[in-house]
Amino acid sequence: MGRQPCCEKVGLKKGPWTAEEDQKLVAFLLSHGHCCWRLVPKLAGLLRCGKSCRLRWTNYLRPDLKRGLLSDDEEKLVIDLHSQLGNRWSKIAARLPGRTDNEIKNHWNTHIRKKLKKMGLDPVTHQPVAASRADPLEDLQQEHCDDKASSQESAGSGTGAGAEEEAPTSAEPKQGAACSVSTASAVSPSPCSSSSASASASAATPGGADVDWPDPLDLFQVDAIIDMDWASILSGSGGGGDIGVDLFDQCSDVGFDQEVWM
DNA sequence: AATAGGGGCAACCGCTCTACC
DNA sequence: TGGTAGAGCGGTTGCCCCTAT
Repeated sequence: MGRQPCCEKVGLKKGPWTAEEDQKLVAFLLSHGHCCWRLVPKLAGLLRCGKSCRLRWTNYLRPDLKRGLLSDDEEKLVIDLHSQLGNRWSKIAARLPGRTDNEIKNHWNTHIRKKLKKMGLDPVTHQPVAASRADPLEDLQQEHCDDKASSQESAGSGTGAGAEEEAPTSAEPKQGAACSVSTASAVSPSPCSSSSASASASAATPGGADVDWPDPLDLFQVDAIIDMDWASILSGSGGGGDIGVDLFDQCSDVGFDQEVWM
């Protein structure tokens, strides 16, 4: 008995988000928060699945996101946590403020795994690999097996195999946290560096053109929020400090709790 | 200058977990 | 207690950009 789809898929848009969609979603979430994700797209006037909205917000639009490459310290922490937790990306992300599980997962798969292999470490077990293989073909086969093994491992671990001890952190916001504006357990500010902002722009606008936001919102400029250097703003060192304060004030005006951003 | 290939990242899919009735 | 719905998580896919030829 299959489950009902999370939402009506018919007529829903898929693929990259446009600047306009981003604007609608951010505007809606900032002014209303979300009661349940399923309703968000309807209320925000989006032809998207609620799940898609949640993902977009969590992985991309949340203003407390740090963008850009992981620092050395963060990378070390990820490796360390991965050795303890395995592919529990959300738990790992919970220890890295401003980072998302998706981001960490991608970084792991594209950078850290290679790095560890170069260092002669097995990215799955974090143990030194036997340096006995000289056949590159065998290496490739092994790599393929590694991938399979790691997915199997994680699939297995999902069902309880392996270290299932709960990461002692994380006010993991489960459902009880609904109706807050952001349930992110990540607590630190920062966000889109200009480079990521342009990356986002290209993601959002398939042509790669600069984001050209439509009319500003009544309350505030959403693009300003997204592109803002939150780290600087919140540390008081950035050029946009006043704007940040303004925005926070305006957020408060609409009942938005600054705490969840900090 | 044009093209092919690879890498990186955003987004989707499908499954599991949890809360509620 | 079992069923259902919603949310979250991890794996995978596909597209875009960059680099090498």
